[in-house]
Amino acid sequence: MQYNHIEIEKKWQDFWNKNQTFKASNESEKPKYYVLDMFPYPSGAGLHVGHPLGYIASDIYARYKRHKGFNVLHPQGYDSFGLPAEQYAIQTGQHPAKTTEENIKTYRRQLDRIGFSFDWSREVRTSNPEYYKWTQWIFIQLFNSWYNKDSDKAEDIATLIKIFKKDGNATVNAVCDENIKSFTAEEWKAFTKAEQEQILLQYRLTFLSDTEVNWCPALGTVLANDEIVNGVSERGGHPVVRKKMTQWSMRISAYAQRLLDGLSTIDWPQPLKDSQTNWIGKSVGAMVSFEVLSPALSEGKGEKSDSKKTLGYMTGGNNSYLLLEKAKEMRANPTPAEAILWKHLKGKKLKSKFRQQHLINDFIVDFVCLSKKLIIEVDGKIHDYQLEKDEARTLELEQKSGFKVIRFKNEEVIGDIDAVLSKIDSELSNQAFLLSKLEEKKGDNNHKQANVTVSLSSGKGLRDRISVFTTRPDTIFGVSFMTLAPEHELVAKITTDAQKAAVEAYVQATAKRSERDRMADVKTISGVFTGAYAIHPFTGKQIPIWIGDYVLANYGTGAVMAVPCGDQRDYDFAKHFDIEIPNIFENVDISEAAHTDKEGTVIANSDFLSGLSYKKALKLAIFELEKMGAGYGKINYRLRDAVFSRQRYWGEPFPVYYKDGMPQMIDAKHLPIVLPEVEKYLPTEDGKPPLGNATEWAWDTRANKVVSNDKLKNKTVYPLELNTMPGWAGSSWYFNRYMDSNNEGEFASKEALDYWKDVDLYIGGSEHATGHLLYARFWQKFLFDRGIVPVDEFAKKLINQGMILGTSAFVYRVHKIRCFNGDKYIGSTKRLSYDIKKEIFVSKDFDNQELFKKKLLENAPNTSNQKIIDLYKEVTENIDDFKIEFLYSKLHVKVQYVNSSDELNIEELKKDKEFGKDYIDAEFILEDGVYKVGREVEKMSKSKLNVLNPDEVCKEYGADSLRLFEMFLGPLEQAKPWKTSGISGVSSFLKKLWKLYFNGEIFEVSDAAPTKDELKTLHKTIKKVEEDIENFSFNTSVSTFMIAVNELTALKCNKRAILEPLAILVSPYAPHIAEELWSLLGHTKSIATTDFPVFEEKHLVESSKTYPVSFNGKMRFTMDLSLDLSKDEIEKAVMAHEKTIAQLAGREPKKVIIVPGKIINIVG
RNA sequence: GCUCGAGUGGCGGAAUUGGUAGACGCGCUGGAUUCAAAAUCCAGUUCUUUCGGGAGUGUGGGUUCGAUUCCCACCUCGAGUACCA
Repeated sequence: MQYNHIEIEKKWQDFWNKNQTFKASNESEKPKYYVLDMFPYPSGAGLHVGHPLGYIASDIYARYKRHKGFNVLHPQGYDSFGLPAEQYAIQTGQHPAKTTEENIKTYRRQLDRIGFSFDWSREVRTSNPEYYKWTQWIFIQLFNSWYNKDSDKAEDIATLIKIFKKDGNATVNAVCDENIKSFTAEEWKAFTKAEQEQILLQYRLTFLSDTEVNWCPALGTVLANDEIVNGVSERGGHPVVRKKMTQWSMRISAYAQRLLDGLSTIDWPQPLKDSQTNWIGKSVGAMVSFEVLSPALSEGKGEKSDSKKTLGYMTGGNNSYLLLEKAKEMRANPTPAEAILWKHLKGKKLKSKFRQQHLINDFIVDFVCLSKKLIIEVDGKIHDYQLEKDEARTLELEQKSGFKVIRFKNEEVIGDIDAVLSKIDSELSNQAFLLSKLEEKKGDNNHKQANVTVSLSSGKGLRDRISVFTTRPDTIFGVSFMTLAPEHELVAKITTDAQKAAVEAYVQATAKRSERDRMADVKTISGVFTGAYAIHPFTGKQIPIWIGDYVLANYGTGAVMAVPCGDQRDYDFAKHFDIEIPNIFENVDISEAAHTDKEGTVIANSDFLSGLSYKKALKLAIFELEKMGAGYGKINYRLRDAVFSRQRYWGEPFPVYYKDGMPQMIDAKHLPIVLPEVEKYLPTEDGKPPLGNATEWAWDTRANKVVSNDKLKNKTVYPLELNTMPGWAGSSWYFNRYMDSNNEGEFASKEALDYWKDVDLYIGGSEHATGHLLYARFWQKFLFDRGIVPVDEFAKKLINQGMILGTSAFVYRVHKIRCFNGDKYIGSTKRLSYDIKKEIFVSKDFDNQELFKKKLLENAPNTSNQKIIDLYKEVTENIDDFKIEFLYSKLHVKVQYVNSSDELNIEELKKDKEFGKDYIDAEFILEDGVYKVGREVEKMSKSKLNVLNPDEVCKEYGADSLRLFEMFLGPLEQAKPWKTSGISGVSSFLKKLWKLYFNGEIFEVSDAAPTKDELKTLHKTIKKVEEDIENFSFNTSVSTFMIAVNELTALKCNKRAILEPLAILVSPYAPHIAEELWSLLGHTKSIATTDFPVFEEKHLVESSKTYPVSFNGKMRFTMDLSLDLSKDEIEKAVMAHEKTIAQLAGREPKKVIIVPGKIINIVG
C-alpha cells in the first residue's frame, strides 16, 4: 500500500476533531503541563511557512508530554483587535469584526491542516465581548488600586482613603504623581468629592494625565514607544510627533524593581532578559540640587527687601567673561569721586543695596541698585573703550533693560555729596513706584514687559534650584558646567537678557527638529550659554549653566551636572565650547578623552573625597550631600508609565464615563461595555477619536446601560470615554483565561487558576521582548498582588523561535547591451525596456562572452527590437572581434516557479495571474537549455515574492513532511533560510518509515523476537530523541529518526517489538502517519496518550570498541579492541600494530595516553 | 557607540563533561532500473596529493597528551538598543 499523505492526514484530523482528543481537563490525577504559543494576530494574508515554526515546536513538546503522562493544556486563540483590520475598515467601510472573522477562518483552516494538537474548546479572541469583558474588569481593578511602597504591593484604593481620613497623606509611601500637595486628615475631609477624586487619581495604578505622547497624524493615534521604530510608526512608517494629550496611563513604573527582580526567577532567553533590563533602565545614583545665582522672573518682583545676600546679581551678558575681569580691576582702582560715592552707597544708607562696577548685559556700570533698577554713572574718568557708546548705552540700558540711568560729574560728587545723595534717593522712590506699576501690568501676561526685566528683577528670598540626577556623585568636584535640556522649565527663567536671543533661537530650533533628526544626528555638538550660574554645593564655585540638546527633557530631571573629565559627552561639549575640564582622577590622562571607567579609579582634587576609590567616594558623597541637604541617594528608572489610550475604533472600550469631568468606573456587574457601531472609522471632524462618531454612546447611571447620546441632557446620563485600549491590553492576561476560558461569571475560577498556575513553556518571537512580555508581566504581578492569580510570573520557560527566511529568486532583465571592439566602446542599445515590447531576460550565469555573442547572433535576426538588429548588423558586418556587455536589473520572481535546481518554469510564470502579463512577450536567453535564476536569502515577505503558503506544502508533501522539515532546518532559536528543495529528504524518510511496516502492498509485522542490533537501534533512538526533546533540539532528533529508519531498513526489520515503539517515538513529530501505523498495528485508541517507550541501557552495552588511534592528537587509524582489556593490554596491542610501527618510524613514543572506551593517543 | 549572539564543505547544519570534525539532509557526479521520464535503489562527494600521505572548524596567540569546544587579542557578520546623565 502506498503512503498517501492526503488521505491519512485528512482522516486523522477529522478523528481528532470528532473525538476531542486534545481537550484538556481541569481535573486530573496527572501532573499538569501548560504549553502556549504567543497567539497570532489574524492578518488578511494568512499564514506563510515561517509562521508555524514555533507552533510545530510547541506541538511536538505538548504531544511528547502527553506520552510522558502529563495532563497537557495546549490552547490557541487570536489577538484579534488591531490596526490592520481598522485600516482596512477605513479604506473599504467593512466592519473590522467582519474582516477579522474571515481572517480567523483562514487561519483556523491553515492551522488545522498542519495537525496541531490544540484544545480548541478553549479558544479566545480578544475582540469578543465575552473576553474583553474581563479586560475591562482588570482595568477597573487597576483603577481601584494604588501601590503601597511599604508593603511593596498594589492594594485596594480603600486602604489609601482610610489612611487619608486618619492621617492625611504625610505618612503615605506610595508610587504616585510628582508634586503632590500634602494635606492633613481634616483637610482631606474638607475637600469636595471632586477634589478628593482628583487627588486619588494621582495615586491610582491607572490614571488620567496630560502626557506628552507620540502622536501619529497619519494613523490618527497615539503610539507607545515600542510601536515606534527609528522615529516613525512601526506599522506603515508614518512620521510621529510629540503632542500633549489627556490620556489613561498605567503606573508600570511602580513595578520597575519587581519586574527586574523577577527576571532572575524565570527561564527566559538571556537576550530577552537583557532587553527588558535595558528597557527598565535602572541606575543607582543621587539627586543633587544646585542653587541658581540668576534672579528669577516669576518671584520676588516688587519686593522691598533686597537685603538678602543671596541676590541674583549676575546680570552680565555675552561678553561677561572678559568684562568681569575688567570690572574687578576697576573696582580695585576707583577714581576719587567713585570712592566717595561708594562710601555713602555701600552701607545701605539709602535703604537700597548698590553694587559698584557691575556688569549689566555687555556694559559695566559704575553703580547700580538692582532692585530699583537705577544706574548711577559718574563721568570724568574716561572709559576709553566705551566712551563713544555712552549715548547708545544709555538708550540700551533704559529702553531695553528697563533701567533708569542718572549721571553725575566728578565735581558734583566731590563738591556736594549730600545733593547727589538726595537726588539718588528721590530717583529711587520714583523707580519703586514705576516698578510696582510695571508689576501690575505684568499680571496681564505682557510677555514683552516680562522679557525686559528678566535678568534684572530684584532679589527674593528663595533661589531657583536645578535638580540633577547623577550616577556618579563621586565626581561632583569635577563639575565645571551644567546643561539643561532646551525644554527645561527653568531655561526661560534664568536666561540673562543678553543671552535671551541666542537661547530662544536655540530652543526653537530644537523644538522644530523632529525626534528622528535629533536621534540621527548624534555627532553634532550644539548648545548655548544661558548667562546664568549655579553654585557648587561643596566648593561654592560658580558654574555656568548651558542648554544643549544632548540632554533629554524626559529623562531624569532634564538637567545634568556636567563632569567633562568623567563623561564623554560632557567632555566633547566642554572641548567644543572651550569650558574648563578639571581632572579629578589620580594618575589619569584626560587630554584626549574622558575617563569613564569606574573600577580601579581613585578620586583626586576633590576635598574630602580625594584618595578614595569610586565605590567609597560614591557613598561618602551621598552621605555628605544628605547631611547638608543638597541631595540624596536615588534610584532612577528609564521605564516610563505606559500610555493606555488609543484614538482608535477597533479596540476594547473603557468601562468609563465622565461626571463633571471626573472619570467614573462602571460597575463590574454591567460589563461588558460593548463597542458601539459607528458609520465611519475615522476620527470625527473636531478631532475626537472614532468613537465620537457613535450615536449610542452615553451611560445611563439609572438604567445602567449604554444609551443614545440624545439623552445626555438628562441628569443621570453621562458621556462615555471615547478612547479605546491599546493592542497589548487583551494580550496581557490571555494565558490566564485559557485556564477557564468559558467561565462567564469569573475571570477564571480559583480552582482552575490554582491547578494550572502558570505557563510551563511559552514559545514566540523575540519581537515581543519589551512590549507584550513586559506588560503581561506587569499585569500578572498586579493580579498577584490583588490575590487574583496564584503566581507573580506567568511563564516559567520561554523560547524565542528564530525567523524562517525566504530564498528569493531573481531574473535578470537586460536593459542595455553594450558592444566593444576590443576595448573600444562602439555603441549600445538604449534603454531596451522602453524601446521595445519584448523584454529580454538572461539566465543567471550567462556571462560567457562567446555564448553571449552566439546568442546575440542567433537571436538578433529573430527579435523585433530594431536597436538590437541595427547593432547586430553593425557588429557582424563591420567588426571582426567584438565584445558584448549586458547591463541588467534584478527582478524578484515568484519562488513557486523555480525548481530545486534553480531552474525557472517559464511557461508557468507566463500563466501567473498577477505577473504573467509582464513576461508573456518576453524573450528568455537560456543557458544549457534552461533559465537559471539568482537566489538570495531575505526576510520572507509578500513584496519579495518569496512567500510560501503552508497549504501548498501540505498538499504536495503532507503536513507531517512540513512539520519534520521545519524542525530539520536547524536549531529552533536560530534564523534559517527556507529552501523547498530540501523537503524531499524528509518526505522520502516518511516513505521509508512507512515501508518498514509493509511487505510490498501488504501491511506485515512479525511477532518474532527482535535481534540485538534491532534493539540497539531502537534504544539508541529512544535515548537520543528523549534528550533532544527535553533540550528543545528538534532538528537533531529528525536526523536520529532518519538514521534509525536507515538502519532498520538495512536490517530488514519488521518486528512489532521494534516498530510499535518507533511509531510512538515519531508521533510527536509526524502525528498523522504515526496514528495510521498505530491503528494498522491493531490499536483502536489514539496514539496520543500512549506511554513513551522506556530506554534500557542494557541494549547499548558493547563488548568491544573501535578505538581511534591518534598520534600527537591527530587520528591516524582505528582498531577494534575488547572493552575488557586493561590499559596495559591495550597499550601492548596498539604498540604491536603495524600502522603504529609505520607511524613511529623507529621513534620511541614519549607517552601513551589511554582512556579506556574512548581514545588512544601516542605522543612522540 | 553600547549590549548580546554567531563564524565549520557548494548549501541547511551535526559533533555529550575537551577525546575519530563534517553525522543527517539538500545539491552535485557516476551507475542500476525504464522505450523514456518521474519515482526508487547503489556508489562517490572538505581541500590537496607524487595516492604513502598532508592540511583543515573566521585570524593570531595560549592552556593541554589532545581544542570546533577552554582562555586572551583581533577581524567579519547578524540581532537588539541608543545622546539614559
